[in-house]
Amino acid sequence: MTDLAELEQFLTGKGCKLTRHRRVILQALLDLAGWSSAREIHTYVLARNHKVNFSTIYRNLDALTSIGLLCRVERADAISYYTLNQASGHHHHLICKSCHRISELEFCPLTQMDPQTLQNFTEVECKFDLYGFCRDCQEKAQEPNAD
Amino acid sequence: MTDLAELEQFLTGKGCKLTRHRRVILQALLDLAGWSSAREIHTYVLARNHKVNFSTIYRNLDALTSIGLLCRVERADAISYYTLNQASGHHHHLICKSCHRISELEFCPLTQMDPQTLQNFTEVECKFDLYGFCRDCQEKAQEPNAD
DNA sequence: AAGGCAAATGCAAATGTTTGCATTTATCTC
DNA sequence: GAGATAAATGCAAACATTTGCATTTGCCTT
Ligand SMILES: [Mn+2]
Ligand SMILES: [Mn+2]
Ligand SMILES: [Zn+2]
Ligand SMILES: [Zn+2]
Repeated sequence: MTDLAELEQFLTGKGCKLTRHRRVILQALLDLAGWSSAREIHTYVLARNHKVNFSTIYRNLDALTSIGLLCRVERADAISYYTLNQASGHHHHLICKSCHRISELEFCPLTQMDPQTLQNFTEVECKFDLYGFCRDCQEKAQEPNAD
Repeated sequence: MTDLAELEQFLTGKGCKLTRHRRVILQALLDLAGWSSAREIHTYVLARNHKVNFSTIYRNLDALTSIGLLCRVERADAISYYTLNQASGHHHHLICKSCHRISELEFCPLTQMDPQTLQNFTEVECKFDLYGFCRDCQEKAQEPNAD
């Protein structure tokens, strides 16, 4: 989904109301491209002369993530970032602790687990992310003038 | 490690200073047994007539976790719980979304992954936890007077 | 025992995010 | 189009946790 009309249709198809705020938040995600924080989206929306409360941004990013329209990742600095969900299904992420670059991980540990280890838990959700230093940040660290 | 002297020795062995606050926090963890939140530990410590600042509790729980003395888990309601680390090595958890019961998971996804999927990231840390409904909470949900 | 130094602490303010509640809005039915 | 209804919103306060900075403390060396 790369155009606004398509996103809006998906939204209403999930029983969500199509508000002015939602439209401009979706447009922000399309225009900004890649990953954005709630603050970045809020700033962008305000710059477009749409007065929207910060909590509305958070509530909508949460709602859009719940219906699968967005993908949410928490960086090592504890700030959440969002992007339009390109992937088809459930997946996870590999996040750089230095530059915060985010890569997709096809792998999901839940599918590899022996059902017996789940101790009869139901509706099991998998929170899984890997944090490390990406190739670029390793090279930078080895240069003499690195910080 | 189930006694105070042993914990203190481990602490100093890691190059940490042995302060009055640290001693009483370790004693709280021993006495409370099982999992406790920062607030619960703070309350316990105050009840023992030790005036300790809340941020000191957090800083110490963090420090004790870093050196491997404590195990930290974030519940579904976003409150962190801590316990004296019984396990020998790195492991993960299975947490009930209703009663917040915490079980140990032997499984670590990082060991099951093809090194190629890590895209040359180094010092990779694995954040992995499963959230579901435990057996007791499923049964309660089926009773007529469940909430 | 005294002095020096890094680590630990108290305090207040800040962090990003969530929530309760009164009001507004989008959508459905007539 | 008017009215009903649930969802969405603005606002302020709250949440758990972290942080900056001045002060204190524990520990090492003399
Ligand atoms: Mn993704
Ligand atoms: Mn554990
Ligand atoms: Zn990087
Ligand atoms: Zn349970």
